[in-house]
Amino acid sequence: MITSNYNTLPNFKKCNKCVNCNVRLIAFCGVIDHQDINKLESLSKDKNLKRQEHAFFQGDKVVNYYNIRKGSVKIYKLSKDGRKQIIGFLFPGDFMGMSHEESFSYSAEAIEDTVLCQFNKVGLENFFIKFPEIEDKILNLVNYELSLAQDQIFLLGKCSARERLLQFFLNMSKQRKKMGWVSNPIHLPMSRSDIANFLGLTIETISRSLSELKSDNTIKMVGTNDILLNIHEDLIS
Amino acid sequence: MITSNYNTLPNFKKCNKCVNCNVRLIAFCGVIDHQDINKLESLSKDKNLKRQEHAFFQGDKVVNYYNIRKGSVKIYKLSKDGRKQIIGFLFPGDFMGMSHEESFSYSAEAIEDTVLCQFNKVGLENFFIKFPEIEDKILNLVNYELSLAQDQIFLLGKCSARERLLQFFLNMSKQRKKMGWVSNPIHLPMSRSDIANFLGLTIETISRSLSELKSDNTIKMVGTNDILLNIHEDLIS
DNA sequence: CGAGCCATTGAATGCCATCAATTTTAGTGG
DNA sequence: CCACTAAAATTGATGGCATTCAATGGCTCG
Repeated sequence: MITSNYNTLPNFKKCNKCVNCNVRLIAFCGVIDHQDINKLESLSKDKNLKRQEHAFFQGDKVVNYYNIRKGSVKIYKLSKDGRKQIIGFLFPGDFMGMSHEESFSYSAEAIEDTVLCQFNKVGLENFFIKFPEIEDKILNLVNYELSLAQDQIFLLGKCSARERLLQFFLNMSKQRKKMGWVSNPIHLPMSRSDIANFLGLTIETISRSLSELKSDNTIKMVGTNDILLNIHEDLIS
Repeated sequence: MITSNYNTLPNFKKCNKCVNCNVRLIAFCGVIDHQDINKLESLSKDKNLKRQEHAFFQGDKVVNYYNIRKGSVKIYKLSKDGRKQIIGFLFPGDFMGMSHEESFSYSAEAIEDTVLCQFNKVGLENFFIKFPEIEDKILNLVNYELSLAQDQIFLLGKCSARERLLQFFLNMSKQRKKMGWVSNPIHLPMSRSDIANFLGLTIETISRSLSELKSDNTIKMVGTNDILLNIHEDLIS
């Protein structure tokens, strides 16, 4: 198999990994231009996660920040009595690991094989002094995460099962478009169980709502995890 | 009535308003020390809101940021079909008005008489250059808001009506303690209707859950809006 | 004191959860 | 490539919690 993927080249890391990184277009590191990106790159370390492996756990002390370069991650909270709630899915370009306090208030688990850029927290924060535009960008990204969380609050507080599922598909489509991927049809990297948990429903209800959306032709399925949205483009974007 | 409240003194604004501000202890402006605070103060303008008046509306262009100095604000989202969801309550010391895009994704309405410090967005952002610690603090505050939103997602996704209400009281108590106020009993500045909406429930369910909490002595009520929590201190803080 | 609003309580309905059974998919080894 | 197995998804039947609809009670303010 012939590949130009830098992951297969052991010494590529010293050879402008970031310069050729397509995720940089949307990630925080995109605010650094080509002549300075190598300085940031020297702070970064690759971290590979297989499916179900964690980047960190709720309660861990925050020592690193992460950029997702490839794959998908779910973040979730556990209560003392063992209840679990997925509070978000993260994709390439997303920044992960900030907290308002010393330790994480949620866990981060890969839902498929995933590659992260790992930055030492203090190291990156010291970098803010020379390149304040990084902090500006991260502030903007955190505000975006907040906005997504607020949308989710609306969804959980005011939407029916069917609406939640459809909105979830529309959000996924929007996310794909943001990454420059095909936004319809979309591939879902997460299980029914994860979707159900995220939407505050059960897998049975997801299955039923899915059948409903299929039967009235709102969506069409190819395989188990690929969904074609039969909806006006304005709603998709 | 004799009062030393600076709001009653017309020329106090030019006389170290911020220096004596008790909210500063928890607000972003607390990172600026006494000899520099007057520079920030010159950027600030008071804005008074009566109950039900708005600081801004969903869709408005973002031109100002706000610090809440006194009172309480609810922030809420409206969907196209008219459904409303309160996504948070804000209190003295809270920073308000940032957005990841040009315009607001939610509205902000005073639920009691409220005083805001209004900062021009661009003016304050230019201030970041001289005082980067302000941006650090604001980033921390936004991360805190995100964390609260994630807690709310858990609450809406996994908690029963009774649990939601009790958790709401505990959160209010925690908020009071953060402000240095009495954390038990607590006074609720918002209506049953607002509580119900925020918790993804109806007023009838709030009323029923409230009666339940009263009858098993988990809480005790003084008047309609003051609540005494009969719960171990560890859970309150 | 009466009007109007808000909160409370009761009864019936409905949506989603739960429990259970079946079907489909995915992963493994022959 | 197919058979086999385990896991995941779907479908059906039933039940429970919160909603909805309706009526009463209580507080505030003119």
